Formats: sequence, structure tokens, C-alpha cells
Amino acid sequence: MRSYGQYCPVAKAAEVLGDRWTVLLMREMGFGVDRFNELERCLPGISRSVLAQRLRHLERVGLVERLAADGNNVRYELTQAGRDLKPVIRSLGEWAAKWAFVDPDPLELDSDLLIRWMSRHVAHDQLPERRIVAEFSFATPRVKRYWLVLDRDEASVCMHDPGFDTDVSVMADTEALYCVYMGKRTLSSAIKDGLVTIHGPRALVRDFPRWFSWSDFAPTVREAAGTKTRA
Amino acid sequence: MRSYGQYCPVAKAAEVLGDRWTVLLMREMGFGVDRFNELERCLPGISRSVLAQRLRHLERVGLVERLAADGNNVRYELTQAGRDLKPVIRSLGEWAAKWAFVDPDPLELDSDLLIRWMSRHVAHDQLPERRIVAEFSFATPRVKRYWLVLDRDEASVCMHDPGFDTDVSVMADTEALYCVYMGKRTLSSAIKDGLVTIHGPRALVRDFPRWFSWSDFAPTVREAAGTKTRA
DNA sequence: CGGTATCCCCCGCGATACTG
DNA sequence: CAGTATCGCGGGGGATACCG
Repeated sequence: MRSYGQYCPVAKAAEVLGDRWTVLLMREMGFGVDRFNELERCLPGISRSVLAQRLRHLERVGLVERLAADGNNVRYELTQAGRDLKPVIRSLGEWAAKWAFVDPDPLELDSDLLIRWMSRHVAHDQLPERRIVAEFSFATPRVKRYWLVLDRDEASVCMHDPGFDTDVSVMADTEALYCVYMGKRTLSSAIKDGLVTIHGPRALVRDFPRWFSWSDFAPTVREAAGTKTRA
Repeated sequence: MRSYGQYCPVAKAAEVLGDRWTVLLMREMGFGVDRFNELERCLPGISRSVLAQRLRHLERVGLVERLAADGNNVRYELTQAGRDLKPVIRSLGEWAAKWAFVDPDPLELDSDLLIRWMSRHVAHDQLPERRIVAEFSFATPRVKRYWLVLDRDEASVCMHDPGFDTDVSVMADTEALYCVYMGKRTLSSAIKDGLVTIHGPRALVRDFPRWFSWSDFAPTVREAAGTKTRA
């Protein structure tokens, strides 16, 4: 971003972070996404050239470190300056969750993203001791299936059947599950309305709601839903 | 700014604030600048069309309210949502003051801005009871003079001699006074180095350093000057 | 996987002039 | 003071192809 020509920290921050995609890229890296192609997948719509340009820029200004283990095995890590930005970006999100946030636009109902985001917010300590495979099916905006493989240490997303037996099967309306994730409604209300259905052994179905901690911003979204004052 | 197509508060905040100038505009309004032409002067380089477009946008998304007292007497005020953004923008600046901030670029030495900024950070309770007129002279990058009229309630900047008697006369190297303002150096060190000279009655010259509270970010800049670790 | 190279369009935005 | 109107360019960035 072109300089503002001001010796002011706010202006400097705006120059470093003001380019399109940069804040979202930092958000993703703050969640530990560290590979070029994975970053691309987490930012639908970004072009590969822009992603490369942003990563170079962030490296140049000292927010990101490029770690080339060997040849084509590259990882990107936040520096301390980059990690230090995490609470700032969070406060941006908290602000938006409180004021600028209404309902999901139909165009925003990307089930790929939702599944990725859910996989980042697994309450691992609430899971059974053994590995759990949860299958998710969405009908809208297009039919999609995913498998979440969860254990006490890790959560991974599969776009194809991983081969393991499925423990729990979830059918969800994409918008409804997005709203649950974001704190706009409760999972139980979505289930009552028939927008989310969970199949599987009784004990697992009972515990399922506790396996996810949902969005970091959900508490703020819930709070904002109460106080509707905008002026 | 084009949508990111993500139902995520961080993405929404980036859409609302991501356009060029928007964050700086909100910074200015947070300081109470509320007139179109004054905003233009506080954002050197912004074009009038972009300023108008940004104000309309911010009004549309509910951060700014346009108050037309009558005809051409218009003021812009932050809504509660806009005021709520102030600490967020501040945290952006704090981050930059800590990590992304080195020395003023020669092109950033705009004495107009410096005087305006200083006038916002007057420690009114440290002033004498009576009105004080301080004259500032800069030699670089071009010869410029200003008068700061200070009292217990108010501070105003004059680009021309206001007619009142001058109480204190300050001659300053622009870069040095910028650095003092931003916390990169102390006023006394700048005086010692002959980069700032204060003339006037002994008592006023003695008290002058306490009349200004300097930049909000100065403490962070000072702190960062100690710890040079960047990785 | 981890990028680069190219192409090209569009529009953001700065400059200037003009109006009520 | 508070804008609108117009113009013109520069480059941001999306799409696609290609490479080691």
C-alpha cells in the first residue's frame, strides 16, 4: 500500500496491513496455517500471485518468516511481531461482531470454510479417549460431504472418505450450522427446527454438542443479539 | 472494498475499514475533527472526491452521522459504533509503535500536521490561568510559522499572526520536534543539541515542557526503544 | 507442493475545476 | 464552507498457464 506520508503509528499500521487480503492472511496464519496451498484454500478468491506477493511483503516488513526446510518444503511462520498482532485483529473482529454484523449472506455459505473453521475449534478435552470420525453432509448451496477425524491431540478435515468407520453422521443446513458456529443461534434450536440432524450411538449424539467450542466471537455475537441499540 | 464472501467478523471489519484512508479518517474523527474541509487538511494527499465517498460510506454502514444544521453548515459525528472503534485503532497504533516504527522519513516532516497534532495534546491544567500565545518557527522543509493560542479550555492553531502578543517563541528543527512528539527523544535533549530553542520570560520557558502531553503512543515508542528484539 | 509469468481489465484515486 | 463533476493514469488484482 502506498505510503500516507505521515509519521504516525496508525498510518504505519494501515500501510503494513491495508492491502486487500492482508488482514485475513494474518488471521489464518494466527491459526497456524503455514503452507502456501493451504493458505490459498483458506482464502477463497485470493489469487496465487497476490498470495505470493503478500507473503513476500509480510516477510519484508518482519511479520512472517519463510522457512524452507529443503527445496519445495516451505513453511511460513509468524514472527513475534506477527504473533503480537493477533489480539489486535481479534479486537477488530470483536468490534465487528458487536456492531457490523448481521446475518450470513447466501453467497457466504461456503461449507468448505465452515468445516475448516469448526476443525480449529474442537474441544479436544471433551472428546472420548478414542478417535472419532464425524461425517458432515450439506445439501446447500451444493451437496458436499466431509469427514472430521478428531482425537485428543488433533483434528483433520477430509474431503473424501478416510476409510475409517464413521462414528457420527451430521446432516446440516449450511446457513443454520454457520449461525450456530457464529453464536447467532444454539445448536439445540437448530436441531429442534430440523436444520441439523445427528445420527449415531446415543452416547455420542448426546455428547456431540460439547465437542466444539465454536467461534471465538460467538460470545460477543450472542451479547450483541441482546442489545440492539445502534446509535 | 469488495466483499471477501466470508461470514467472519474479521472479514467484515476489513470490508468496512479496508479502503485507503478510512482508518486515518476514523482516527481524525476520533479526535473530534468534524468538518469536511478540516478533515481534508488533516489528511494531506486525500482527494476531495475520495473524502466525500468515504464519509458517505461510513454513514451508510453506521459509523458516522451527518449533521446538517442548515444548508452548508455540516458536521460529521461518530456514532456509538464509531466511537467504539477508537480503542481498536489505538491498539493498531500501539502495535505499530512497538514493532513497525523506526524514524521519520524526510517526506513525512509536515510541520502543519505536527502543529495540529501538538494542539490536540495540550495539558490544559498545566497552563497558566491566562491565555498563552506560543509562536513556532520551522526552517525545514520550508520556512513556516504558526501560533498556538492556549488556555485552560481550548487550543487553536493559527497559520497567520492572530494579533495577540506572543508569550513564547519556539524555533525548532521539524524532525527533532517530531521525534520529541513521538517519544523518540526528550525535549531537553533536543534543546541541548540546539535543535529546539525556546525564547520568552524565564518562568514560561521553564514551564513550557509541561504544557504538552505529546503523542498517545509516546510511552510505547519509548519502551520499544529499549527492547530492540524483533524476532 | 510451491510457486512464477503473463495478460488484461477495471476502477481506485489523485488533480483540477466548478457550483451553491 | 461543503461538496460535485470530470478526466486520466497507474497499478492492483483476478484468471490462467506453466514450471521445477
